[in-house]
Amino acid sequence: MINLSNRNISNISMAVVRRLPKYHRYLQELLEKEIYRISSKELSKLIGFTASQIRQDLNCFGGFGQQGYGYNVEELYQEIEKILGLNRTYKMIIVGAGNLGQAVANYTNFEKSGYELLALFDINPRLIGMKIRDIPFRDVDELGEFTNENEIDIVVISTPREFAQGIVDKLNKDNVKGIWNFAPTDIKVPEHIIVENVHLSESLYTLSYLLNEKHLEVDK
Amino acid sequence: MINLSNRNISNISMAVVRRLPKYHRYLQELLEKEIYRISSKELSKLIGFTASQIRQDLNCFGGFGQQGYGYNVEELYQEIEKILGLNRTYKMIIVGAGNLGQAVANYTNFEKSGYELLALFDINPRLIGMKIRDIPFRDVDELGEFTNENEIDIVVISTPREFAQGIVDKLNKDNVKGIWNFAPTDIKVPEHIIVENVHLSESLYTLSYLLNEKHLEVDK
DNA sequence: TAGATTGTTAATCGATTAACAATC
DNA sequence: TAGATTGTTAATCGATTAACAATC
Repeated sequence: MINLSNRNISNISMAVVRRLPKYHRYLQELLEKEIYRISSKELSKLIGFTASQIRQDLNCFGGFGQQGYGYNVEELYQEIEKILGLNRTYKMIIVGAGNLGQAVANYTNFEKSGYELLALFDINPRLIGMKIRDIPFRDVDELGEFTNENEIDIVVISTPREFAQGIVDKLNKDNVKGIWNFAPTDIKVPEHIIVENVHLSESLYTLSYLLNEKHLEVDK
Repeated sequence: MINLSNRNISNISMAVVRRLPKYHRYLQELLEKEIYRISSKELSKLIGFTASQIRQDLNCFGGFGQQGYGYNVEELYQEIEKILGLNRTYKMIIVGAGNLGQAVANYTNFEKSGYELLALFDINPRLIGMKIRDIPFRDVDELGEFTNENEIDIVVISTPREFAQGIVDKLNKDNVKGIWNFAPTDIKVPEHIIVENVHLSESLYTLSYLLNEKHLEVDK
């Protein structure tokens, strides 16, 4: 099975793409501090990538800097917004309205950034009919119908592992562009759907590995 | 600033380390299906890495296979458990008991895997004194004292961005081994503390990039 | 034994870093 | 102009893949 979250249609490597949000964040912080000009060398000190890498990364998308001057923070920030696609809105639904699903629903920064939550789906009958900030909880049985009638940019899957593939199978695939998968499993989707995984347990296990690394060394 | 989550004391590359949890998960699934033997070629078809890569990865830690036979699933699973450090327990606290903190607290699989949650800390006075599954909510002001008196393997930071560094600064650094950071910011820690970041917004922005990639291509 | 599959070395591929001419 | 810093090419480094001898 291909890891779809690492599929990349253009010639930009995923290594570069995954650094873009970090540029975005640091540039935003610079703007908040009213710093309007920065060189790759200064940015390097802040962000921890080499100056050379920063210039290489940015030049994948265009020559945003100026020799002898550096980069205009505001301009570069706007460019990266465009590259990341943060200058548009995304219609989103959340399937699985437990703590994790609700955490995503309540993360208001996402809403501010243009991610419009249309509905939360769950199997729990006590939730169905209720609302979070005017967003209705719906029965997961309505998921097929809902995706027949609405184009969805991002389906968040925050159900337990064993339901994840079943949820995918219920979706009208023609009306779904991407899946943000929090279930600790790999899901199978048609080629045109983009999957981005957040595997929390993999992250925790990696941390555990690193906590024991010294010890592993001694054992050798 | 150095990205500490990619620091690696031994000679094993982080690329390999981050694949280990996936091996762990697929081997667990094989055991559940009562499959007790597998070749790198078969595993490759399941997991999506090349057979060559699988053999290379595993050989970083030892020769767990047998020529002409393949790998004993149970044995390999146990080895990877040991390598990841999942054969011990970890004392954990959660700082920031919003939806995300509670999602981590309620993810019972972590408890089953040996992650012992000692307490949740928050500033919300309505929470303090309450309990989740016998685990007390405490006032974040007690965090310094608590880490003076208890050795903590993993501090989960699930506060809003602006509080994250302040939380780190309150910790007794000698008694904390690692930080699992969900706050959308990079934190500064002493060298001996391992940080693993889960930056949800970076993941969402990467997904957004990929959703627009075709369009970016057309624009060129 | 013959077939299968590992462990491991060598080759390739891709990503990062270094260097420097171009130019503001 | 002189100094600074980019954009970009070339060199290096590291990770992945291929190949195959070893061996179960």
